[in-house]
Amino acid sequence: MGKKKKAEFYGVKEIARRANVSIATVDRVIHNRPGVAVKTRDKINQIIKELNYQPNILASRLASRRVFRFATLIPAVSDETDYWQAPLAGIEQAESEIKQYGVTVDKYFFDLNDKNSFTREAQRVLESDPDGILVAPSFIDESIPFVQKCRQRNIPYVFINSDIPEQESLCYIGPDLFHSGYLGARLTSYGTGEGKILVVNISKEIDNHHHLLRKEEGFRAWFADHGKANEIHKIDIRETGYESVAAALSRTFADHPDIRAVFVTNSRISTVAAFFEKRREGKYLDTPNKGQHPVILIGYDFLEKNIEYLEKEIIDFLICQQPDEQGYLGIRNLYQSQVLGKPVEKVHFMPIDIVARENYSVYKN
Amino acid sequence: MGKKKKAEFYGVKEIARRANVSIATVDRVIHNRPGVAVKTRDKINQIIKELNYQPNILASRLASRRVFRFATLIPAVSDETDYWQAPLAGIEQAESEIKQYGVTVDKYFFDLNDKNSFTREAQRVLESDPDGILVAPSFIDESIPFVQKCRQRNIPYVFINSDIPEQESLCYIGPDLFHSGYLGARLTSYGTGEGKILVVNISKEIDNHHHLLRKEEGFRAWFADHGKANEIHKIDIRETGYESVAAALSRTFADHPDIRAVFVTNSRISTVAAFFEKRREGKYLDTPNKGQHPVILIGYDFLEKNIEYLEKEIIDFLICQQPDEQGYLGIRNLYQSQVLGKPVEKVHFMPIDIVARENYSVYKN
DNA sequence: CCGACGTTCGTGTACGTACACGAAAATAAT
DNA sequence: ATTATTTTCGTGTACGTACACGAACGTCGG
Repeated sequence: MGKKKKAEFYGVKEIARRANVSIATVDRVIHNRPGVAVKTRDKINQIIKELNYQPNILASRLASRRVFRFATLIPAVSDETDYWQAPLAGIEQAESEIKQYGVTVDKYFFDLNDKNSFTREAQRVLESDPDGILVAPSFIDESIPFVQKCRQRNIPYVFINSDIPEQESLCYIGPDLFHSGYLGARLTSYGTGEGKILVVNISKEIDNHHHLLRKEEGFRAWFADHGKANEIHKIDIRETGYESVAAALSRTFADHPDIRAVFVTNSRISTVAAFFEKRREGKYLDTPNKGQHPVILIGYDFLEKNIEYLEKEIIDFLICQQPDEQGYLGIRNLYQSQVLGKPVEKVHFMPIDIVARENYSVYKN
Repeated sequence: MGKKKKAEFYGVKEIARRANVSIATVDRVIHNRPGVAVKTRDKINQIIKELNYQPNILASRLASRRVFRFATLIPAVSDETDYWQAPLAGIEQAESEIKQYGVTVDKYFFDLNDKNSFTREAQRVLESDPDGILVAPSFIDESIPFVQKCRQRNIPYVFINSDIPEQESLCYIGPDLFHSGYLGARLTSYGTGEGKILVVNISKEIDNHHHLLRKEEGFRAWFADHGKANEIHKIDIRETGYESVAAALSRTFADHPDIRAVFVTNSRISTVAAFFEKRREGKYLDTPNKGQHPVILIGYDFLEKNIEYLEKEIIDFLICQQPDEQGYLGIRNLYQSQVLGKPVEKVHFMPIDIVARENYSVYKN
């Protein structure tokens, strides 16, 4: 096969030749700049279409001195919010990949326990006048005025992790909470059969409680859709410390010793797991079903603390939605859209992964 | 924050200035080309290190007329081997991303039912003298002489899907078969409890039977590791048509009507599912446990045929290892290594995903 | 001492696109 | 008709790197 298969690429030069104009004119057409007669413009556009012209990004980015600056506004990582480590890693991964194409990413962080910090940092983001923003709109009320200002200034923004549908972002990248709860229910039912089930919401006042509720909805919907009549109890714990969680669980199990599975609607499952670990060791003697068949424990997020209990066979499954990929895709989409001028998907739901102790080691978070 | 944060990048020009030489000399040093005095070379290398010089890939690829040609050698897609559609899609995805950087990918296919076709196509690949090869070494005996020739000619190659560890490839990207079987066992046990289990291998003579065995090993290992004494039966079906599969299953269920779960070691699970569907509709009246509690069905691969049965609630779980990502990463790694000159991971095991009817719609294959 | 040859290095052009600048043509104003 | 103004377009240079070509210098044999 001596086929050279010389993949012929046509550039502005060829377009200019065919249109009997200079490459500068072609360039003007390509970039929608003024100063070209309508007739000429049409002719050139025609030729561009005919040749299926694909600009050489290498040359384009090289010649353009323009530097794109993106900004990210996400929760700071803390003990309470390990979760955000992953999106940050994804953002940094994307940054390292496109840095060489003249893109910088400035990162701003807010405190999930402090709405004011969001507003403050959002202000700083605006002042830096970036070419695009990646934001986790955890505080809806505070996010709306922020993105309105962005729209005024024509700064595109993408949402990750939480969506605010009416706020026409460039795109949304995040989990499908309802279906993740739905899947959680399936896993729970699959292992429990007819047994009693406990749903646990652990969140502070300030937390995005809506997230948890949406998962719970999905969870309950599954049982309804499948005509299962499992007894589903639920407790809301508004104090995230171990003691308070243990106390609540202890009380609940005293009332319902026959609970067979626990579904925790967020990553705080490790606290619940700690309770069960102690229990396994003989603590909480007042909880009657100590020593019985172990309780199935299912929750959320690939965090070190959670993996630990996965290994110890206390947590059974973790549901994850690739938080790092969320950050990665967010930046990539900004790049796609702003630098390359290509369209992006409006809504991108992340896959809903099931992590067990048998596969967590190859899970790419 | 008026910080301009002007990320200062130094280029060959600056290096040349500092070394009191021309950029051509710097270029020679960077590319390890001869014709530079040792003293000059050392000096320039020193400066390169000091400045932490990062070549501008845009300019580099633009200026270099060099075109990289990669070749892929994977099984052709057929009804029997839908699986390979996904890696091919991944390859094409990667190709479209790096095409603009002067990389072409020529695809060669062999017939999984014909070892000779592998040898023939491998020969064609060699004749095309590519700059790198992505190969699925399905036929080990035929692959070894092939990659030996590659090494002779200094053509790097990466393995996907199957590894041949001693053949020092650039890297391996593929599934961890053992652990996928291990996970399958967990899922099976989780839903079955103590029940009887059936392992089904469906493969033609020529198939890579080793793959299936490895999964089965993992499957059995899990039960051993966890001290479970489930009765595990096994059937080998060497004729892949529906009739033959149905006959074998029918016979097995006649002997063991109390089998509670079936684990199929590859994507032919749809054939097994078809059997259960018919059975549900009242066929195979000779199989005693018709109408009883449905049998749990777990197998492999995100194929349309399989998804269909997932939806119909006949298949319970599919284990997938992102075959498209395997193709994608394979090409990306060739690019990383050959074009960018960056090192790549030697072994990359794909995540082991669990696909159920509750999450398949957001699964990215 | 001269030419042949090897070593070491610099000059110059090219890659495909972006854009500043100014020229030419068309139109309007005088 | 002439000048002023606007519209339309071309020329030329730059981006950072790759590489062909040849210049300058030294070495060596005769």
